[in-house]
Amino acid sequence: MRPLRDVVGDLIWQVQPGSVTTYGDLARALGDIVAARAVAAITMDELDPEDFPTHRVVRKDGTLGNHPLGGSEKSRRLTAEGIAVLDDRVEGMPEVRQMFFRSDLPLKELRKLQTALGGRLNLGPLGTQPRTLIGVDVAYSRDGYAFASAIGIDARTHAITDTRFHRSEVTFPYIPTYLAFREMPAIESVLEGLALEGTLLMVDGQGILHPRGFGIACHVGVSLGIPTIGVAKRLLTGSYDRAALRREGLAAVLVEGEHRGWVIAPGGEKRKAAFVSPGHMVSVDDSLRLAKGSMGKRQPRPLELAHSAATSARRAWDPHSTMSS
DNA sequence: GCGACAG
DNA sequence: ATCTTGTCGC
Repeated sequence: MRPLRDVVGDLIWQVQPGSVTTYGDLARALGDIVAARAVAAITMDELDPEDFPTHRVVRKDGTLGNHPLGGSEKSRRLTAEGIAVLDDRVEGMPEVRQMFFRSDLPLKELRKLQTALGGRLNLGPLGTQPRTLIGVDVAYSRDGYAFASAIGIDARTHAITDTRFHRSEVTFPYIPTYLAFREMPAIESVLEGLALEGTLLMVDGQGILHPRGFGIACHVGVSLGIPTIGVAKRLLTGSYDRAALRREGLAAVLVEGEHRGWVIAPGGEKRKAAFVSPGHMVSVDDSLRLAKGSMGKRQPRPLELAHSAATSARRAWDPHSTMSS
C-alpha cells in the first residue's frame, strides 16, 4: 500500500488556492474520520510546507490548527490566497471549504482486510497448555524508528528464556482501530526465526475488544497462526459494570451485549486496570486464565518485561528523549 | 464544557 | 506512543 503521507500529500494538492479543507475532510477522504488527528500529525511533521499547501488545512470550526511554520505564517499564506482570516479563524467556512476529494479510500480497504481476516479467527478453547509465554511491545523514537522487543518466559517457572530486539523504520501513523498496521511489521520482525510451537503470545493492545472484532492481537495471531491474547491498559470498545470491578477486581467486558473480554484491576483500582481479550486460538475464558497466570503489577510479566526492554532500547538509541522511567 | 479513540 | 511540568504519596 502507498504510504499514507503520500496519499495525504496528493489530497492536499487537490485543494485549490482560495479554498480550504479540514483535517476531518481529509481523514474521510482516506476512508475514516478517526484519522483526523493522524492527518494533523502528518501535515505537521511529514509534509514540507514549501512542497505541499498544508496551510489550506484547518479545523472544522474555522480555527487554523497547527502549521510547521507557525500560526501567523499559516494565516499570511491563506490571506495571500484570498481567504479572510480574522482572529486566527477562517471566515465564511461553508463556502470556502472543499469537502470532497478524488480518493481510493485506503483505510476502507484496511477495514475490509480486518473483517476478512476476522473470518479466520479461532476462538478456542485452547488445546495444549503453552510451555512458553512471550510478550511483545514496541517503543518509538522521535526520529521515526520502532523498537520492538520480545521476552519469553517459561510458563511454569516464569524464568526468562528469550530476549530479542529489532529496530525498524515506522511506516504507518497511529490511527485508533488501525494499530496493527503500525506495529505488526515490527512485531513480526522481532519474532522472526523464533520457534513458536507451544507458545502463547501476549500483545500490548486489544484482541476481539475492537469495533470490527479484530484488534492487533487477533491480527498477529491469524498472521502467524499461533495462540495470542490482547492485554491493553485502556478500553477501545465495550462497556463493563464499574461497581462489579470495584467489588471483585474483575468484570466482564461486553460489546453489543456480547461477552468479549475482561477488565482486571488489583483492589478494583481503575487506574491499574488491564483489559484482556482473546486474540486467536483461545477462548474468552482462556484469555483471562492465561493473563492471570503470570500477572505482574498491571499486566502479565512478559508484557511488563517487553515494555521496559523496548523503552530501554529506544533510550539507548535516543538518549535525549527521556530522562527517567 | 463535553466526550474521549488500543499504542 | 512521546514530551513535559506540576502534584501527591510513601
